[in-house]
Amino acid sequence: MEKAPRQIILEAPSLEDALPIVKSGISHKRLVILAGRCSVEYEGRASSSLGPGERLIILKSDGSALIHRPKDYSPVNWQPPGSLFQTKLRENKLVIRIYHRKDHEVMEITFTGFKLVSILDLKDSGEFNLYASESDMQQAILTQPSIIEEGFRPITSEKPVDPGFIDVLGVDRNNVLTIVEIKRVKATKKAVLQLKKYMDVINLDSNRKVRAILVAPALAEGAEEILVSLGYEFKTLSPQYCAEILKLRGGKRITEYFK
Amino acid sequence: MEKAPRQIILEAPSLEDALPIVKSGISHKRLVILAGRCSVEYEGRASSSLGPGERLIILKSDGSALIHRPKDYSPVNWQPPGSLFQTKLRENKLVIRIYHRKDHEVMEITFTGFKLVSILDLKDSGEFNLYASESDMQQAILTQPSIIEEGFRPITSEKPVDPGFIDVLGVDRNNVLTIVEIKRVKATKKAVLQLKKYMDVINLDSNRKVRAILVAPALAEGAEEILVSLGYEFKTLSPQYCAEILKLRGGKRITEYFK
DNA sequence: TAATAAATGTCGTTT
DNA sequence: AAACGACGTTTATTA
Repeated sequence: MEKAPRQIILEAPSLEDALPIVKSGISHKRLVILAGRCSVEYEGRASSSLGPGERLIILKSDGSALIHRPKDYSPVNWQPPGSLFQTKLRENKLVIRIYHRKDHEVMEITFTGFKLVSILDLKDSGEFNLYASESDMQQAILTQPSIIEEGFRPITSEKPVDPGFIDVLGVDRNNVLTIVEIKRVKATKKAVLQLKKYMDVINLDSNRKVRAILVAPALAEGAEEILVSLGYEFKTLSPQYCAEILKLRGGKRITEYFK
Repeated sequence: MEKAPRQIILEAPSLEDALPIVKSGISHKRLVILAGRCSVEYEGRASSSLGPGERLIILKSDGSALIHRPKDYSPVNWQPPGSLFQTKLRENKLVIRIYHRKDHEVMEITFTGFKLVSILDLKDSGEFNLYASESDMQQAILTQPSIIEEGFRPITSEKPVDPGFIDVLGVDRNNVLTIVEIKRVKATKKAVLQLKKYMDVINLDSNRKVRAILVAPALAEGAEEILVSLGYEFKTLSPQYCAEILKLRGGKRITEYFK
């Protein structure tokens, strides 16, 4: 059995010294972290050219690659998982060619010097959970429909209709059919138009009155205009509050079981 | 004058050894690169919880933060530029608190061990240029309108109308008003409906015939149906080809100047 | 600051 | 594989 390789950390190695280390790191599917002076060319869905400068490069074992400048949240260049990495010396420069066959994309990083070369093995099986998503809001409405309004009763959720899926379909206290569209952020024109698409379909199918309620933490200026002109309604509801409801419900479930 | 600090690279330092290094790196606005076992809590627009595991953490001098797992393109947790970093030991763990006041967001990374701690200064003034964007497509159509069709003449671009902006407005060889909507990726239903919005507005204003042309590298299945039913047209055009046209035009400009 | 649309968007789900 | 919508979307532009 092959012994577990130790991690490698090199400060400012020469290109010649870095080459076998990077090659080995890539071929053994380890995490490659590079910092150094480089330029980058990209050709694929779009094209880009990045002049010389010092950046941080991350090559992951799943074939994803990130090139980060010293500022900004998003990488200046990148490739999604599934890329192949090739490394070689060319004209006294170390070139990493990143090739995504499926997407027909190529990226080439040309290094003229390194500040850091590191090969690590990160073991990560930690669980990740996200709360207060749109689906959390939908769940909260289904488990406690009164947060929309007193007497609201959901019939179905994610009902498929021609243009997409109606988030929640129900009836109000007067048995009037009600379409609910949920947004986890401030609702824009787009959300209103999405709701309109569903209403158009529902109105074709039935002649009875239908209510449309847009549910979101806030409503944009231009969105309100259209909403009002269409006769739709708005209900303020934050994803955080919905997450709270689900948390409480989760705790209550056992007592309810014994009712 | 303060002397330029040298970069720091530590392999598997203790939490106690790492603390002053990380603190100093943050306060001196240098790039902080950490690899180690940690867990992450996030609270803001949403909330999330990430159990223990080994990750790569990047703290940039503009106050952006990235937490990368060993796989995937996108960070599992992050904060945009403008965040504040606080570091301290708590119950034998090193805690980095990342606080974004403007967005009311907090993220907390709790380290139980490090594999790598590095503080770097990256100098990067390289120029970045992106080609084959939607605006490149628009430029290409304006400089060489025949790529839409023979005889097409643009009148205006980015014309503001009620719902937004018409990408290109022009007339065809028969002087018929023509609306052009550009997409740099395969056009979906959404693009057709966007074009319809513009058409609805234009049709209100005038009674004369108007043509609607959707320009994109490809047309989605469902999109074609609607397009045909609305009597709109489709023209295949790739952003890469548009970038080529602009490159040629750019090279030609001098000769044209002497014509 | 708010609104609006593009993005090498990415990511997941469903057909 | 294609289509479709959510995303802690992010980012840029404009009113």
